[in-house]
Amino acid sequence: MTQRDPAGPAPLQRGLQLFSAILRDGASRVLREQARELDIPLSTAYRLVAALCRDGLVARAGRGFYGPGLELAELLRRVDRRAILAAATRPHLRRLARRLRLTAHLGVLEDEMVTYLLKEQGGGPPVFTQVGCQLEAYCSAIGKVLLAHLPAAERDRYVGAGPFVALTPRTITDPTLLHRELTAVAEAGYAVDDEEVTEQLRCIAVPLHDRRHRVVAAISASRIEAGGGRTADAMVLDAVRDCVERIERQL
Amino acid sequence: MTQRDPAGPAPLQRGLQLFSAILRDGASRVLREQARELDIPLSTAYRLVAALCRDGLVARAGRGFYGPGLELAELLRRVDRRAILAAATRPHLRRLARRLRLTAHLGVLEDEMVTYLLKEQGGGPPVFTQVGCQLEAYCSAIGKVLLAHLPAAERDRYVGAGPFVALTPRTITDPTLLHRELTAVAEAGYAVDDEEVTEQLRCIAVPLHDRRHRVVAAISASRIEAGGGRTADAMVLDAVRDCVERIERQL
DNA sequence: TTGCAAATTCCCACCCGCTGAGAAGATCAG
DNA sequence: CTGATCTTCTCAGCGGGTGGGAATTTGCAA
Repeated sequence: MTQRDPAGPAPLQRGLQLFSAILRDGASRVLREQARELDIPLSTAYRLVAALCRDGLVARAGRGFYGPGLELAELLRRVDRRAILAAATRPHLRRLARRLRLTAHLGVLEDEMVTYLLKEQGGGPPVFTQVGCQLEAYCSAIGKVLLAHLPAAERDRYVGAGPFVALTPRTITDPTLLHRELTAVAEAGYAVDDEEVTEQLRCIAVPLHDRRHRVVAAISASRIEAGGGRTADAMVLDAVRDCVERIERQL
Repeated sequence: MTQRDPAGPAPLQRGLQLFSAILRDGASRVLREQARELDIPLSTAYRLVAALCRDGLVARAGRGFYGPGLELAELLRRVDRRAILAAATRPHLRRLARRLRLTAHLGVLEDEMVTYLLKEQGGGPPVFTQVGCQLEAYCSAIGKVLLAHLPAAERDRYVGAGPFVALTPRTITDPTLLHRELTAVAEAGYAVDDEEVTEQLRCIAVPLHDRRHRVVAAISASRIEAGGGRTADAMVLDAVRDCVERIERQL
């Protein structure tokens, strides 16, 4: 359980640990305890905290208490979850799209709709989606993946709410079938949209997890083609999964 | 211009500098440039970034580009500006209130109203305010300080908008007089509310600046007493200013 | 006001581990 | 494929971080 070598410089390492602990506990614990928990000698902990304070990332909040600093709030105004996800994903998604010569998307669930955060065209016929646009969740591959990993209560509420409009003859509109589909998706770890949104559009989506293994987004690969591409599915799925794995490894 | 001694461990120091730079530039610049700017050898910069990535505070956003990490967003969901301000200020405000045996407040401007973030009673008759409550800005000491330091355009709009209701005979309700008052407050660096909100309530407020010298809040000391306390003003003002100075020194 | 307990700073010699130039390796764009 | 650039690795030397404990300061309560 000891820190392995690839941990970086010790002072930075421990300083960041302390930083995280302070943000996590939100000035509700005394420094001494946090230091003990992290195996940092008190004397050293104070030295580290002093450095953090100096940069305004941390601020004293009473005797022994430290909390997030004002400067940090300043820095974080321009940081939002979506931007982070998009930034970390873009290069990988681009590579995926190019390698497979198709279109790849990154999407999240917002207000029960799928919002597309990224779109990378790597070849093939153009797809109609646009970055920032929203699509119904129940019929798109990304949407189904995200719905499938929702907490059961939320997912059931969505399925029970409807109505589900048929965009093509293949769109799943029956709540019972949709529920079954989502269960299968959760089980399989990926979702397929086989011309359920638009004729000739076939997508495969895989969930993207954060460090705590929560599903925060999904990535899809879309091809426009007259049926029969079934054989290529396995390969595409592997490629997408590989891509997701790389992204997750970087957060 | 070299780092003085009280800067803390070098690796932490430089790591945090890099961290700040990465958050500030939002993945729009290559690491190499940021490193050069901070006088950090490239080789070392990569080592530091690796450590930051390991904790999820930073994430790779493409060849040479780094941006904020997901874990950071997670940590920062529970951080907001008001909480930070309040946390950093509370102990100082309490001490001020006790020392002066009166009531002290921390307030910010929100929607052209003053919102009280903290209230510390150190003695004397109770004051009617409550934490979280909002008060008109034009008549309270904190409000006048905050208005006085608004960008000219915003301040003029406020003054021109009105109407200003008289809460006591001493409330300033004439736009021209209010404008003059605010100018004087900006000049003097403090504001006085002499029974303009409630009879017998006399407050002195001083602005609180962040590191970039922007006014982000104000602190006031309130006394309830029949006039004549004029002589004590200087002492109270000094104490409040001293308190503000201590707070600002910690951010 | 005084006193106490806890927080915070200070000290310093030892020695660990960080440094950083450069080379080697990985990756990407065209 | 190839060049350009990012990224990782290596390594020996020495600068500076470490941390136990003492000294000092601080805040609170009686």
